[in-house]
Amino acid sequence: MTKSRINTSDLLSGLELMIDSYQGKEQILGVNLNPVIVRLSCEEGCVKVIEMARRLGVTADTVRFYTRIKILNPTKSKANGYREYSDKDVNRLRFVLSARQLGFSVEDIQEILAHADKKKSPCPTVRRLIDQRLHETERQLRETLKLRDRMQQAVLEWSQKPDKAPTGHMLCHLIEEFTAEDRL
Amino acid sequence: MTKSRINTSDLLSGLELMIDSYQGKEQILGVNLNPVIVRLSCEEGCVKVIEMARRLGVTADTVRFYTRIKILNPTKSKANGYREYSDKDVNRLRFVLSARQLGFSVEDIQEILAHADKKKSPCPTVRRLIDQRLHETERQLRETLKLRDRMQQAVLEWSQKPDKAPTGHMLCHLIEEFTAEDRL
DNA sequence: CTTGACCTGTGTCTTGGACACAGGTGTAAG
DNA sequence: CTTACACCTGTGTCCAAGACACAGGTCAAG
Repeated sequence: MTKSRINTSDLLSGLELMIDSYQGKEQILGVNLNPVIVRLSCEEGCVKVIEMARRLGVTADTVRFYTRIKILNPTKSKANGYREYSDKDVNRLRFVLSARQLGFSVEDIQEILAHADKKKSPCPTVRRLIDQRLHETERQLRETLKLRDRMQQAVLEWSQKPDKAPTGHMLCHLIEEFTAEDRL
Repeated sequence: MTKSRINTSDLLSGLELMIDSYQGKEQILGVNLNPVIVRLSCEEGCVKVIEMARRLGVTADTVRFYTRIKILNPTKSKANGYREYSDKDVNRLRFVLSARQLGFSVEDIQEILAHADKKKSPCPTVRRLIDQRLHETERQLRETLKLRDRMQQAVLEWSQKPDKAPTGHMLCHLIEEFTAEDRL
C-alpha cells in the first residue's frame, strides 16, 4: 500500500471507486457514466483479481481462493489468460462475504449457491443451515465463556502465589494446584 | 466400548482403576498393593497406549499425538517395540491436559515443559502466556458474541419474510436484504 | 490355527484462506 | 530496446489439535 508515485492504474482505480459510489445517480449528475466505465475496463466489464479484491475490501488471495473452489467462475481472457470477473461475479462475491458474516461455512454457501444457480429458492436451505450454525455458535460461546472464566480465575489465584521450581512430582504448581482444587 | 464378554485385560484394567483410587491408603487397608500393581503390569510400571488413554479419559490417538510430537517420551519395549509409559508420563499427560483446559496451546505447553525439564521454574512463562491467551480468548468471545447476535437478529427478521426465488441481481433476498439494512 | 484386540509408524484430512514459488504479461521510464 | 516493476497464472504447502486410515506386527483365548 506504499505508493511512491502515482501511476495510471491507481488513477483509474480511484476513478472507478468514485464511479462506483455514484452508480444509479447518473440522472442526478446529468451524465451517463457508462461510456467512461467501459473505456476504463480492459475489454468488457472486465475486473481483474486485485480490482475485485479492492472493491470488496478483501485480499487478492481470498478472491483467488473462491475462484479455485469454483464459487467464482470468471471467464478467461483469450489474449493473456487473465481472469475476467463480471459485475455478476462482484455481486456474487459480495453475497459470499455477507453469508460468511452470518456464520455460514464455505460449504454452506456452495450449497446455497447451487440452489440459486438452478433458479430454485435457496431460502429453505438458508433457514435450515442458520439454525444449525446458530446452535453451534451458541455452544461455542458457552465454551469460550467457561474457558475465559477459568483463565480469569487462574490469573486471580496465581497473583497470590509465588514462583516455584519444579519438583519430582510437580511440574508447575500453579497449573497443577489450580486444576486440583478446581476439580473437587 | 461394547463388551460382549469379559476378558483378562478388562479385569486387570478394572483392578488397576480400583487400585488407582486407593493409592496412598494402603496403610488404611492394611495391605501393600505395590506387589499387585507390579504383577499386573507387563514389566515395570509399564502402561500401554490404551491404558494411558483410559486413565486420563482421552483417546488413544491423543496419547499417540503427544508422543509423536515428543511431549511424551515413553521407553520402548525391547521385546515387541511397544511404548511403555511410566507413572511420570501419566503425570505429565495429566499436566498437559490441565494446561489445555486453561487455554494454553500445545506449543505453549512445549515451552513450559522445556523449562520444567531443565529444573527451572516455568511460572514466569506460564504467567506471561496466560495473559496473552486470555486476551485472545476475550477477543474471540467478543467476536463470537457479535456473530451470535447477528445470527439471532437474522433468524428473527427472516421469520417475517417469505421464501423467494433468486432474481438476476438477487441470489437470496434474506441474506442480501439483511446485510444491506445491517450496514447502513 | 484362527480370531480379534491391540500395537507400531506414517500419511492424510479437517477450515478458510495466507504465503511461496516459478514463470508469463503489461506498461512506464531510461 | 531494455529494464524494472507491478501484476497475473497455477500449483503446492502451511496453520491447530488431533481424528482417521492403512499396512503390517504381537499377543492371548478358544
